[in-house]
Amino acid sequence: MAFITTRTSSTGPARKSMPEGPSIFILKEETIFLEGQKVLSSGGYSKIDHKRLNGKKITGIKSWGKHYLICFDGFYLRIHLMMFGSYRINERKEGSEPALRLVFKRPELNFYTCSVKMNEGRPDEVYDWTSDLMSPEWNARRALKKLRQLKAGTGVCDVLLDQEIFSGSGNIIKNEVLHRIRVHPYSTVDALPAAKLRAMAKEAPDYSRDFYTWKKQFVLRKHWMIYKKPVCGRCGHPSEKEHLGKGKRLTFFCSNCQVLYG
DNA sequence: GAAAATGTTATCAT
DNA sequence: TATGATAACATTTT
Repeated sequence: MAFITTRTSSTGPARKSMPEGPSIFILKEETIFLEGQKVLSSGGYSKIDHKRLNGKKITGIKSWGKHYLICFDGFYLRIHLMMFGSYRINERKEGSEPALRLVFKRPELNFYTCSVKMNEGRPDEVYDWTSDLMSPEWNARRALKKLRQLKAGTGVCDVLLDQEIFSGSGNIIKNEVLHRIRVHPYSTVDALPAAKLRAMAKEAPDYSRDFYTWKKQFVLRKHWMIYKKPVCGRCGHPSEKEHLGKGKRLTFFCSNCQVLYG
């Protein structure tokens, strides 16, 4: 067990937490080496059938939006980090019981404060990979089609958090994409010109890619143009913030740069 | 130390 | 029935 270390979050290297799609994609990359490995033991407080995992070989490590998927023959685990979830690879978080601990011959994988579900079948039967912003199968045309099918009056804030359309987008991505395409968060989707819809379908995956790159370099927040910024990163105009949309999520915007439609 | 927050789902009220 | 408000879950940062 000498390879297992414990670290406090303050002294640890990267904070392995906080979940929007790109962060989950990074988690997938960090653990893809587990494919083909056998689970020696499974534990943690999550109420899944841990015994079922013993001796089972991982057939795939996947992600869809904010879902992290550990696949086995005939079933898979779906882990969602929610708002406060975190994970450690080859480490244990001090003073925390994991929701899930998978022990392998070499590494150990720990998940904390998250939702763990065991589902039957294969992810391919359930997930539409073309809506995953980080997937090579992402399909902007399909997103545009879904955007056009929304009922009138749907807000742009809600749409950019809709996991069926922009799987993996979270509040940061929402804020930054609206700022990039210069759309005011009060706008409704049906009122957007076609060019703005196309811009949304382009920038959502583009910003997600940037998020991914910057997050890996630990410079994500340095690049925020509007999210949590007192002034607009483009024009310097003082920014505003309001709790908007169905979830009343904090939304930052520049009323100078971002145009209201609808 | 209170408040807020990179999220979702269940339940109750209207 | 459908929509919406609210609760619930639990951790770290500001």
